[in-house]
Amino acid sequence: MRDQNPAKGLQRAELARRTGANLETVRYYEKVGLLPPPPRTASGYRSYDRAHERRLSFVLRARELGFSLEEVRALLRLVDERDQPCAEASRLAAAHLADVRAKITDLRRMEGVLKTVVAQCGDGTRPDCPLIETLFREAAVE
Amino acid sequence: MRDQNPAKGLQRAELARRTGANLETVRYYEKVGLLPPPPRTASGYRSYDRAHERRLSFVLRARELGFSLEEVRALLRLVDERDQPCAEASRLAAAHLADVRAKITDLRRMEGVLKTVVAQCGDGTRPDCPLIETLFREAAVE
DNA sequence: CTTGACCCTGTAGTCGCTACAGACCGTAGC
DNA sequence: GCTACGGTCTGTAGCGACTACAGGGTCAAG
Repeated sequence: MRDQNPAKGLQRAELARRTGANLETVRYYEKVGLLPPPPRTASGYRSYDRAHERRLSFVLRARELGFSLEEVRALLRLVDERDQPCAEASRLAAAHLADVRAKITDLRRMEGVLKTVVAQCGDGTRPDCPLIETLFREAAVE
Repeated sequence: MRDQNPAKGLQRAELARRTGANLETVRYYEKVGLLPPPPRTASGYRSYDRAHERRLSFVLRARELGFSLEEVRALLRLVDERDQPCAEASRLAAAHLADVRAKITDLRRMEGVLKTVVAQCGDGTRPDCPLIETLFREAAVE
């Protein structure tokens, strides 16, 4: 290991490992402005600190909750500006919750149809395949 | 209307309208080989028939069930080759059903967390925002 | 002083579309 | 015939959120 004196100067790979992010993802987040560009060593290597790690973890957790990068950006602005973030944050979360629920509804519809056709297909020895017939015959959906 | 003699020579826009597809999507499907290139008029305009319409509807319905274009391609091969498609089709559908269920599981996890934080945020007058604290403090997920 | 592991940058690819730009065609009105 | 307006044609670039190189620089150990 190169330089891992405590509390200063994480390299990108170390930051990625500690946060569970992919190396390239960290680079990407920096490129699109979600992470501030860290200071560099004399030879140009990035040197991250705890604040970067905290911020990256924030982004990753927001992503795990399905927030888009645009939404994450908005959340980070709320964090940085530190006014009364809760009302706006709550609004964002509620809107996103509605998105998530809409997606669940969509997927459940798909699940229902698929479950039915898989059951109808059985062991697959039928000459007329229920899946294929379904796709040809009717609107698969209402 | 240009030429809409019955059962022959749909133009692309008509095909799109009849199937509910977006015009550009039809073009895209042709480009990536999901739809066969139709015959052309003397001046180079596409002329679709009922078989194209049927095939496009098949693709669109499969997409509504969440199949990827690769999967749709595989389904179309089964249709075209007409051996014993049901076993393989059923396998594809079952695999896709598992994908769909995995996505539902993921989304439900997100929904649960979001529901909780939105409830905690209440009317948004709290000084410490539960959403932001959640994203900073703990792994938002198990 | 070489080897090998890491870091740097930039670019291209993924999926499933969507949206142009710029050229052609075809019909209706005058 | 002439023009205007819509439709069609092609190719290319953009989206979101990464992911995967290529081709170079740097650093420490042997």
